[in-house]
Amino acid sequence: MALRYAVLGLLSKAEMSGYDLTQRFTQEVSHFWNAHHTQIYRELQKLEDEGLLHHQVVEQSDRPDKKIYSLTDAGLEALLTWLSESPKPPKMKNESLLRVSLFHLIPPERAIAFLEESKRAHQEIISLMNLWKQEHFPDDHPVPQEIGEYLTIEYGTRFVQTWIDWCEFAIGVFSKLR
Amino acid sequence: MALRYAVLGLLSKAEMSGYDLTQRFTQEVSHFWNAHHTQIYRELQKLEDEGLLHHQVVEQSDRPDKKIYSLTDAGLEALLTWLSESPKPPKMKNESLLRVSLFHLIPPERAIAFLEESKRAHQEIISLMNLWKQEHFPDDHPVPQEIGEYLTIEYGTRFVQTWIDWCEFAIGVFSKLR
DNA sequence: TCGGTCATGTAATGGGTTACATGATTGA
DNA sequence: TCAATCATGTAACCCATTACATGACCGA
Repeated sequence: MALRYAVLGLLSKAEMSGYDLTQRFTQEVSHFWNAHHTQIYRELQKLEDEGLLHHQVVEQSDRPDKKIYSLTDAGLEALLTWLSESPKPPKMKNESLLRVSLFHLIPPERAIAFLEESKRAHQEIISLMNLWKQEHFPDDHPVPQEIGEYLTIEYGTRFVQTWIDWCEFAIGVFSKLR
Repeated sequence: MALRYAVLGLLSKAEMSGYDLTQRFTQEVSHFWNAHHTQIYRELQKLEDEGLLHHQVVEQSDRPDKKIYSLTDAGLEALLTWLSESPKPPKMKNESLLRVSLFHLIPPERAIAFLEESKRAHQEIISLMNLWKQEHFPDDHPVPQEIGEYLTIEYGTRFVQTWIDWCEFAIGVFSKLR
């Protein structure tokens, strides 16, 4: 039930097309949510059927026409109701940790190689996040309307840094075994 | 495709029933994977159809009979093949952060209440994790066969601590707005 | 001419959640 | 007597992924 609120939430900030939403999911909000375009188009239709959204077609000459979606009153109300619920315990699914839990089955060198590669990939991610941070919040201070972006990207960088630090720790542990 | 490897992985450590697996998913491995019992029974059947598992029925007098599953050679091979793959970028789904991204829509007091509640819940989780750590690794040093447990619980506590610290940071940011 | 971007979708399959179902034993 | 634990599952539904499909424009 959460994808619908991700969609309603993005549309509460600005009206946009399914294509635009897909871009957001793969870029700006990728540090806390993700969705495929196929899912998004389906969800938009369902939300419109339920009266939480409506759209208007924008004809374009040089590009394909597009459908711009925006919230209805019922849509905003549904979003606000959901926002007022209590926090739920998070459900973990971390495929890398699942593998690490089985690393007694492979030689230490292979475990270390896996961790080094994961660390490198996360270092690239954190560089991009820091660039984004500096562009959007150069004074490290949000205006009230952007407090959500500010806090979620802050968490994003802390999360990735925690992973990088732990990779180093884990590499150290495997190195002693070799 | 990852649930199957979670199941094969647990069964590589000890043969057990679907019920036992369910217990593991809600307890020992809950900091990196989760699954419902309905899913597990379906998956066990599928894996057995594919020849990666087999089971034997254990009759019990005072309790219901049970099916004890164990890996076949093909099952162990499939697990090892999967373990040798490269790390994939993680896919984030964090419902709490999704809400935080929209907290400009609600009053700061409500945002703070949400964060305080989430922080409290995570403090309880980390206490339990620390107890588990002290029981299993009193000297903070794993034997090679338990290196996976050692590293994943270490990550688990770091992850939860990062969340708690960030909650405090976010509460501070909202407090200045009030 | 070839790949990338813009823009929309359908269909099939697979993974996850919720509701329903059974039935014995054990402890409060 | 009532709830919890042990132990298994089916069915319906919902959510997520992958493959397939179309077609114009733009820059290398």
